[in-house]
Amino acid sequence: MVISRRDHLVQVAQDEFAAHGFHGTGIDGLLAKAGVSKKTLYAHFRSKEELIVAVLRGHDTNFRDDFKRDVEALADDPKERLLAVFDVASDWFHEKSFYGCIFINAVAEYSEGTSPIREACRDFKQMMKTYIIDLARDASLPQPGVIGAQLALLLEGATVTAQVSGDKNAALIAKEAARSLIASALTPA
Amino acid sequence: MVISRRDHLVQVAQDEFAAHGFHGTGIDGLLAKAGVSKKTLYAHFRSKEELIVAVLRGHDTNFRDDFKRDVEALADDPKERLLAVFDVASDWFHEKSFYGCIFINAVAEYSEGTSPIREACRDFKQMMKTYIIDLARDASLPQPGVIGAQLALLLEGATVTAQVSGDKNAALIAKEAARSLIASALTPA
DNA sequence: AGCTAGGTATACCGACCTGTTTCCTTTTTC
DNA sequence: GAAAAAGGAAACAGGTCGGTATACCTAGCT
Repeated sequence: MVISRRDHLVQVAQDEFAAHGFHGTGIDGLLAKAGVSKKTLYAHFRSKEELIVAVLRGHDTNFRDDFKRDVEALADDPKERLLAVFDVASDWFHEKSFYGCIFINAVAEYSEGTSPIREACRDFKQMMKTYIIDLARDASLPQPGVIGAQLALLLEGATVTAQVSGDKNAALIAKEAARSLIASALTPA
Repeated sequence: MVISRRDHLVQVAQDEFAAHGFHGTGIDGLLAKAGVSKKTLYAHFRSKEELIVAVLRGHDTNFRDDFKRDVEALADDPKERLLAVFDVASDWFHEKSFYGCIFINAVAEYSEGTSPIREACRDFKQMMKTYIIDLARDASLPQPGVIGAQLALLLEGATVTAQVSGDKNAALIAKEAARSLIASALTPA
């Protein structure tokens, strides 16, 4: 199947935005890399911001689908799946073109709280947090909302640490912390 | 005491960079806000990048000093200081002009691994991690390097969550997770 | 008074920015 | 095979970018 010019453009834009930032990526250079003309871009998107939002929305669904698939492929038991989250993250950190979480990066450049860009970022983080809480519930952990939120924080922290400090091992540190937290949750205080 | 034009410029630059990003902040607008001429800027810094590095290096020392002072003011007991870290972070998140960690934001825009900007960011994260590990050692926790790294991940995660999701409560979620992790570390497995 | 260091203000430079338009070619569709 | 839709290439517009250079203006020192 041949992907549409639009999808191709969004894909290339995602790579460029991830590698050089949003302000740092110019339309001209982006189009040259994609082999697509300006006319085509502005036929599909009204502005650069609209392209950015399309990139983020597309990445949201792609990342979610891949992430869940990988987690489910790694473990069947719900509690193990909760830990597998960090193994999948570890693989992600080790990808040769890992530039951190594109949503975090987007918020860094677009701090205005009301923009569609910020909304897309909030939605993604909400989705991931909900996913982890759902896993915690499947694992029959008490207070899945609490432990899920804690594990989500660990995942966020590992992601930025892998990016900023270049510490690819952060995922496994987080995994051991997650193991402790899960064990604590199962132990009556 | 009257602060120098240079320090004033760096201070204003820090605010502008935090609020609008690095690429998003133009030299002209920045100078207008600071009430300083271009000649003065380029008498002190050779380029915008050099100004950015000065901002980051300055923020590194200021943030560290303030953070440690606040932590030490909140608690005397080493173990409580480890938890107080998250209370200080909570106050930080609630500041009216909270734009997340400027070092994370900088890395989002400057991904090239060799730039002085990236170095400044890595140095800051290393310093904070070391500080937390030192607190864990002071608290006589076994394997302070391990638990310290875990708590550092929680702090990072809370910071980005407060920024991206606007969840100012993230610090307290992290604090409870930290409490569990510390308790686990003190309980023989 | 007069010199100097440091400052402001402003014009200017070339490059790049997002976005529009024009002209021409390719591809699809009937 | 002709009409129509879509796309490529490139010029263009108006602004802004980082950075330089020039002219004028003080404050402080001697």
